[in-house]
Amino acid sequence: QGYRLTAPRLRVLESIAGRDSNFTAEEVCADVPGVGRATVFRTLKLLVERGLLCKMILHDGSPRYSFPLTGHHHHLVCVSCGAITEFQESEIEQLLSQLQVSKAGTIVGHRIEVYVVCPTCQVRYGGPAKPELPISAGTSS
Amino acid sequence: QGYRLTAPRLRVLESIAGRDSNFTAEEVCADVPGVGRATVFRTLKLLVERGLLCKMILHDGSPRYSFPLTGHHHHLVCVSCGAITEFQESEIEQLLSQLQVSKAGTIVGHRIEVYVVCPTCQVRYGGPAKPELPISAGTSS
DNA sequence: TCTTTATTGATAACAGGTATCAATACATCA
DNA sequence: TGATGTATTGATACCTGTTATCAATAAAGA
Repeated sequence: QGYRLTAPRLRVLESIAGRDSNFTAEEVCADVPGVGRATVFRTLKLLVERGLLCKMILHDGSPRYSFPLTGHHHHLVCVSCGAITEFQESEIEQLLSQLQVSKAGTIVGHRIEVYVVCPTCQVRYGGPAKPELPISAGTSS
Repeated sequence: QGYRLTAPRLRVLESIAGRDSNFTAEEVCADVPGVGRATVFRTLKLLVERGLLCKMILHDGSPRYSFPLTGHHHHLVCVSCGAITEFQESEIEQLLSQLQVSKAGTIVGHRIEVYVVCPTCQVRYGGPAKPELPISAGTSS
């Protein structure tokens, strides 16, 4: 398909294959000495473009990679431990598509991330989470 | 409230007051010569934290600022001209809150951005937009 | 006015990522 | 198998957006 299966790409694939969800590009770089930084980023980008890898954005704006377990989905990201789980909510997609009918224009994509304190972390810190500062301080998502 | 109303902050406020939605921090920096870069970023951050300014993320990951016109809302961003409009969809919030009841944990925030080709741009390019490449190529948002 | 403390700006650093470009190596074709 | 074209590599430099540092400054209350 115009793509070549090269040694550096295999190294990157090996590195990320055994990972939990939620890893950074830097972590991959550190794990494949001898493979150039640019090549790591190029490979990750390629995988994301082909749908073989997810790139999501944490609440603070920093990027993380994870493997998609299901088809089209969104992410629940624990702001405490970083654990990522997926969810699907077809109704959300339907609601969004209704926007299209009105004045929005043609929807070409969307980004939905939900930030949570996961059950494990709730237990760890005792009782339901009460963030010191409302993490969603602003008026927009 | 522990905050001081300083000349540099006023300069930044003046600069962004007359802006359309969708401006960058760099644009503000360029518009307030004499005010340090760090101060511009600090001021923008302060405004975002206080809910007086929105920071959103474009489809390519780059950040943009805009003024919130309404209360809690989400953004429709035109991938062609960059125009930003707001929308509110209380049903989406409700759906998300239902996740909380199940296994997700406690929701502490979320991020929703919808990328569109706005009506104006559709007209400009003739007919409904048909992105060359599916912009949402991956399996996640 | 004095004093405290937030704030500034210059600088350097950082994270995450991309452009450049000569050198290399894959995969196909003969 | 071997030549060839082109995708890919890695080193480097650069970029955007942003934060840490820290001495110097300036609000704002006493």
